[in-house]
Amino acid sequence: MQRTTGNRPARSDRRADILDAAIDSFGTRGYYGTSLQKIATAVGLTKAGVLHYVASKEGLLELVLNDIYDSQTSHVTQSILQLDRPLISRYWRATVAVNAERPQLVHMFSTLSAEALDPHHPAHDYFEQREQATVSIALSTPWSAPAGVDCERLLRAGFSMMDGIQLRWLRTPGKDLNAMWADCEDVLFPLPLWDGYR
Amino acid sequence: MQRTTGNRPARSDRRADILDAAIDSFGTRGYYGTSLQKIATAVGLTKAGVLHYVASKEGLLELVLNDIYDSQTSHVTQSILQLDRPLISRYWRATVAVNAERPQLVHMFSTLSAEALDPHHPAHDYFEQREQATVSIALSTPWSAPAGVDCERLLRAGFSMMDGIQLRWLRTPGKDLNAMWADCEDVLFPLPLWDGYR
DNA sequence: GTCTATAGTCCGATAGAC
DNA sequence: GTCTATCGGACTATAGAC
Repeated sequence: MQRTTGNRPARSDRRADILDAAIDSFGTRGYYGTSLQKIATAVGLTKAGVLHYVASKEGLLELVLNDIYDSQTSHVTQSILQLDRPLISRYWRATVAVNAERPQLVHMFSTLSAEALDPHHPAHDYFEQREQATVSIALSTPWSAPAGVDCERLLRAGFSMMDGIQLRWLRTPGKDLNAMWADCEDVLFPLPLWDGYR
Repeated sequence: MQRTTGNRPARSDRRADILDAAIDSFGTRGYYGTSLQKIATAVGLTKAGVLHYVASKEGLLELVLNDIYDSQTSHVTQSILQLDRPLISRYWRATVAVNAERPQLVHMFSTLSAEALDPHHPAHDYFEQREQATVSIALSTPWSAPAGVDCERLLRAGFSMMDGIQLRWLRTPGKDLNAMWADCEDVLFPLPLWDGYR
């Protein structure tokens, strides 16, 4: 019911097409390497046509980042965090499982988060805040873990490992991210100690 | 003795200046976002002047990557690998210690390795081969480790973690990479088990 | 070894017709 | 909502003077 109103014939959703093309281009060429012309060509418009939807190149970037954050990141992980007995391993496994189904999105985030290390990058603040939010949520969760485990160290180490393993996954198209992460779990949660906690 | 021959007065080494400027620009803007014009301005030349040294933009990229690989990566790690009783933790600690002194280089490698996920990127093959070489060398080393440890899993997981921790280090200028890695070591080599092996 | 000049292409963005 | 046309500028690279 939220499709085009009135009696207009079914046609592609331009806005969604533009966002998809932008995700692709930001991932493969980065923000600076992306041109509105290429995106326009990809969706069958002219530059002016694209600018009608996104106002500017920075506007396109913000649109992509905000849309993604709102629709994807939150609700899957939140459901894990609110369990009676939240497990770090389950939390990460769920995150990885979601990412395994969205390689293009992971690709874009990997490329942009490296490019945005520079403080002048238009997405620099976004990635800084995102990292901070992710860590503070994880640190304030009452994890169920074996006695003596330093959860903060483990969380920071594990998030780092996830970034690296996703890069390797994207570099070798054939591999299964979930399987790669399963191997990582054996390192992060060694089994005599973590028996019953994963 | 390998400075400028003859009686020419001491002056800046143009080639080295160009490489330094290129490392900076490839790191902050990526390959596609880098222009020869900016590099030329940074070193006090014109575009044509820079092209005299590097032939082309791709030539500049190859120059930077090859120079780095030859001069930095090899000899520090090799000395560790050839010890009587090679320890994974010592190998990684040495690598991290070198990187901690070269943030701009780490920055460039982080940015380019994400950008080069795309098979069409001019550095794609370089990073693929580099990864393969690093892993195969590590896997063929007779590591000294506690019984029952799966070294291959540990190595792949640890290399991934190093990538991620270096990204976080670059994002927060104040932090000490060696200290951050020390925390990671506690996760990778948990202490009852790895006592005497790190 | 470094310059000027220029070719040829592409960029982001705007104005305005339909 | 999408177009054409256009602006001002940046880009890589080459040719040739000095």
